[in-house]
This record gives sequence, C-alpha cells and structure tokens, in this order.
Amino acid sequence: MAQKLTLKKIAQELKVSISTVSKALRDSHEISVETRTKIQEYAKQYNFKPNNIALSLKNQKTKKIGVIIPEIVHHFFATVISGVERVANEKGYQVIICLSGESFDKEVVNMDMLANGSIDGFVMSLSKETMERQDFHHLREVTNQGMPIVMFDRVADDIACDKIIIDDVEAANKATDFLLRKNCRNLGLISTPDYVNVGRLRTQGFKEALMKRGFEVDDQAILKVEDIENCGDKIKAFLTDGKYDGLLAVNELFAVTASKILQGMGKEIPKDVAIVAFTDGMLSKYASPTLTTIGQKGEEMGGLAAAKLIQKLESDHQEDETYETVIVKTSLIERESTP
Amino acid sequence: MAQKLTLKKIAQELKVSISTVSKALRDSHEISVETRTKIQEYAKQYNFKPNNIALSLKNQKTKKIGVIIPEIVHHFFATVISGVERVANEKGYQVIICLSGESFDKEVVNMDMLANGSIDGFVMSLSKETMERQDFHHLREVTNQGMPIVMFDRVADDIACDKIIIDDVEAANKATDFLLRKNCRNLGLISTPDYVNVGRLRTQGFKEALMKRGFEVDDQAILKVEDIENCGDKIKAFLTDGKYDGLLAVNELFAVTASKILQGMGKEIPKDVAIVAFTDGMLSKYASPTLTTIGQKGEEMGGLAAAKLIQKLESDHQEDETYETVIVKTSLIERESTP
DNA sequence: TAATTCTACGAAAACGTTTTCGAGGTTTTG
DNA sequence: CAAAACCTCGAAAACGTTTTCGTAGAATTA
Repeated sequence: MAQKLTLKKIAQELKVSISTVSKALRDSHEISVETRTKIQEYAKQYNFKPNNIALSLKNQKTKKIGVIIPEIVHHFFATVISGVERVANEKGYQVIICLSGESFDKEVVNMDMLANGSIDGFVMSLSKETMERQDFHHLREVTNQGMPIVMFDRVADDIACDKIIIDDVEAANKATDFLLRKNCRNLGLISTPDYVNVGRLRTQGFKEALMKRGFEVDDQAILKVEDIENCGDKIKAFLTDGKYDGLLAVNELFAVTASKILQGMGKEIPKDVAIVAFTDGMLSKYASPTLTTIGQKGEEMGGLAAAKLIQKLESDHQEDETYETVIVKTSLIERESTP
Repeated sequence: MAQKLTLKKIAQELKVSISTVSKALRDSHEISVETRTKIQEYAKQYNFKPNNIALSLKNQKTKKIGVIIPEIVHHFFATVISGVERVANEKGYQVIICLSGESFDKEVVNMDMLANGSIDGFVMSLSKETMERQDFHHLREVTNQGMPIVMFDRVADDIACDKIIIDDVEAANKATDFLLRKNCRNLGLISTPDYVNVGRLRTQGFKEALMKRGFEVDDQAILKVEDIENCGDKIKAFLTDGKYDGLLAVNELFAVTASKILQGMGKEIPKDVAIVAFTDGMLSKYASPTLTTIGQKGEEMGGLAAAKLIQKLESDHQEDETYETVIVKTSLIERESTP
C-alpha cells in the first residue's frame, strides 16, 4: 500500500532539493560522489522509477505508438500487431490498440482520442466503412498536426504518409497464373466489393493474368461477397453449376468455405477443383485438404510499419517530407489444394 | 503543420488568462456569457482538444488499462482483447497491450514499464514461464502500490486480486461425461504439462469423470505435450496403437492435429473415434470434420475482466479489499466430430 | 453614503519530471 | 593576497491542465 515514490519524497527524506535528487539519479557530476551514492542507494532500495506521465509531458513525447485496426480476431491483423509490438518493444516503445470494428465513426473517435497527446504516431489499417466513404478528413487532421501515420494493407492512396502493402495485383496475377499452369481452364474468383482496396486490386490481378494468357474474362466468374459472416449461401449459389476447375479466393475463409461446399457436392480437391487462397493463416494450415495460399506476411508488415514510424519519429527534422510505399513480397505456399 | 493548440495559446490570442479559458471551456458561471461564447467559438473553430498527458498528470489517472498476455496470435487471446477493448471503450478507457511471448522476463519488464504511471490497472494472463517458476514478485509489487489487477485464464492462486476463469475441472468433467454417454469406452486425453493451470485442471476433470463412472484411470492414456509448435510427432506416437475410441484435447490445435493423424491412419471420425476439444475457435468451425468443442467465451471473459477492473478503479475507496473470482460458464458446442 | 454582496476575472499551486542559471564556499592561480 | 576557477547544490521555469483563492470594480442594501 506504500504510495508511489517521487523525487519530491526522496528529497524530503534525504533533506536535499528535488533537483539534486534528479541529477544524482542521472549520475550528474554536478553532485558530489557522496551525495550521489546516498541518493542512488535510497532510490534503489525503495525501487524508485520515474513517472512516465511526467516524462511524457516534459519531453513532449510519449514513447507510445497507436495502432488502429478493424478487428483483432482476424489472424492477419493479429500477426501485424505481433510484428508492431515486437519492433516497438525493441526500441523502447509501447503499443496502444484501438479497434474500429469496421466502423468509420469509431475510427474517427479513436483517432481523436489518441491524437491528443496519448501517442507519438499511428500505425493503421482503414475500416471498410472508411474505404467505402472515401472520407479521410480525420487522417488529414492528424497529419496536419505533424503527427506521422504509417498505413498498411488497407491504405488511402491520396494521404501523404508512409505505406506498407503487398502488391495485390501482382500476387493475384501470380496465383492465377499458377492455376493456369496447373491446367485449370475455368477459373472463378471469390472476392469482396471493390471499395475494399485489396478486393479490387486482387480482382484486377486476376483479370490481367487471364487476359495476358489470352483467356476471356467473364464477369459472371467473379463473385463479390459483402457479408463475410454469412458467405456460405452466396458461395454455394456461385458454385452450384459446377463449372469451375480452379478457384482463387481473396481470403482463407472464403476458400475453406468453398472447399467444403465443393466436397459436399462430391467434388474432389484438387483433382476436380484446385484452390488458391490469400492469407496464410491457421485455417489454411489445418483445413482438409490444406490450402495453397499466398502468404501476407503480417508479422513482417507490422514490423516494417513500426520501424518506419519510429524512424520518422526520431529523425530530428519533421521537415523530412518524403513518403515511401514499401511493397512486401508475397510468396506462394503450395499445399494440398492444388495439384 | 499547425502546432497543437493549448490553453495558453488561446489565452494569448484572446488576451485573457489561462484560467479564464479553462473555465470558459468548462462552461463555468464564473465567466461572463460574452467571454465564454467568444472563447468557446474560438476553441471550436480551431478544434481545441485538451492534452491527455496533462490531464493524466493532473488527475493522477490515465484512463488507460494495461493488458498483458502471452501471445496475440492465439484466437482465444484475441477474443479476450476484443472483449476488453469493447467494454473499456464504452467506459472511456483505452487499452495498452503488451505481449510476454510466454517469457517471464518480458512479462516483468512490461509490467514495470506500464506500472510507472502509464496505466491505472492491469488485465492479464500469465506466461507459461511464470506459471512454471511460480514467481509472482512482480505482481505483488504492483498490487502493493495499490494498483489493481484482474487476472484471467492463467491465474496465480495466491495473489490477492480479482480473477476471471472458466471452471476447467467441471468443463473437462462434462466433456468426458459426454464422450462416455456417446459410448466411448477407451478415452484418451491430450493435455499440456501440469504447470500450465488449465492443463492441470482439465486433466483433473478428465480423471474425476472417469472415476465417478467407475472407469479406471490409466496415466498412459494422458499425453502431456510441451512443445505446441511440433506437437504432431508426439500425438502420432500417442495414437499409433489405435486403442482410443474417444479423445479429449485441451485446445483445438491438438484436436485437429489428432483428427488428421487418425484420418491418415484410416480411421473415421466420429464413427471410430469421437473428439472433443477445448477452445471454440476458427479451426473447430472449419476443420474437417468440424469439431465439437467447449467454448471458452474469450469475449465474455475479457469484457468481465475490464468491467471488474474499471469498477475497482472508480470505486472511491481503495480500501475495498475484497476480491472476487468469477467463473464463466462453458458450453458444449456439438459438431461433426462426435456422434 | 457607507457597508455589503456580486460579478468577472487573474494569480498561483499542484501533478512529477528535467534543465538552466545563479550563488555560496572552497581551491587554485598569478 | 586578490582574482579566478571550481565544486556543490538549490531555485525556478517549463510541459498543459484544473482548481482554489484573492481582488477590483460594480451593484445592491441599509
């Protein structure tokens, strides 16, 4: 129940001034060796640690970075946080997390709260609603105050800040190509609506790969699922005529759902239908059959984002107004769902 | 690039004192209506928001709660955080997350960092290493300072604080009973070492259920897996003689691994072997066959933990030295892995 | 008209640090 | 021996708030 020790209390106890205590603890030569050790020993004995809030106020920096993501129960975002946390901790920073729950309003509120001194900078991925509205005033407000943002995955193209993304177009391109090389001739794509960046870009890559190889692009062969929770019905309807021998899905949930539906229809995977999914998570590794995926490297993206942000924070001049977009290479991880 | 607005700057701009500005913004009747509206309008126009750090220092409370968990990439912990965040946000709190990575030292360092003024209280689940060592000095240090802790899932019995757990013994009991009722007669358990609380308790429940029904408890039928990453080999060895017709696993990873191994051996699930797993996560829902599980209600546990902590923080008297252990009810979710 | 009460504001302390500056006393230097 | 340098420490400002208290002038009361 001993209340927290402060410089003032040490000073009173040892009959010296607060400044003397402060200096002694930082080993200043201004203080005699005698007084210094006396104070240091006292501090050590009673386990003194300077108050972070006071330091933050004094230094005008909090050594905390704010992370805003849509959901934490998505494996990809969890891995990103893991990466952010690892790098942040290495550099003496702490991580404050807020979830937007895919809601624009919550994203705005959370940013406002954090931006008022609680943190030094942001790492974030936009909510679906924000992508849909294309309303980025809250981001501008923050950057205008000189607070740096690093965005990842779901980014706003016209906001001036560093970005960490995967090359979705190219990745989808590669994956589609891979399926074609495996002799699939009727490809289907299970994607999200176009306002979700990654959905749009992966769709684009899918189309490009087909055209490049001289195949026709049939918009009927592209399903755009709005409601992730209840994606089963739409996917079932999409697959019901059984014409596809190859599927690309923009996340593993869609892929494993499709896989189950197809198996329920008596199809064999990968013999009858080959499947490739984005997001190399738990499901892909443990589904039956296991899924061939495009790894999104969440850990790496998070680590890069944190490193970038901290570098910006600790570069002396804010006037370093150059922004970078890092493209993280994806890799195709072959498993049982492709021949 | 406009620097952050402060009371002082408003005061200078409007040629009044800082205190006048502060009072005006809080609608004090001490300030004339005229001055008040002038100041309020100015503040609104330039979007003034008081600095959180300064408020924290002044009020001696941060409105932040610290969460320390072993890993974030485990679905259970992700759901807990989700629950903590939801309740915290409702009550105007923010969440700082630190990961121990199952390491004792990191747990200690993180707690020390957060305890120095960064947060008002802790929600946490102990690292494996901490459970193994049974060294809780860092927890005591924090509670001695009067900072409240709420522990969940992996708790230290002899630390005086609120706790949120599931009744692991009873849950395992029920699950075992369920398997017996489904006419399984040779049950196996895949668990963790005993120093992991939940492993020990679930093992205990498993044994109790068997004894209660007059079955013999064979310690050979209990596998304790140390290394989660490479659990495959040990589980394979365990299952190789093919004598079990029912399995209980303390997490879904073990269960799905066992399921795959069994299917590889030509066994049918649930016809030949029935499986029940703890932790109702992604894997259980999407594995083939889908798994019957005991839901751990992470969201609910997180929400309860946050609510409890905040209640403690906002009860006027710290001297409310009574601690509660809440037991969250589990539920058995039947799926395809049991008859 | 003198005493009292309001009204409207400002000064200053407090939260816990760090840091700059100044000053008293001792030692060294010329 | 006077001047300069040095050693050791304390006072005070600063970071951005909130809040208590004081006060000058105006309005009210007796």
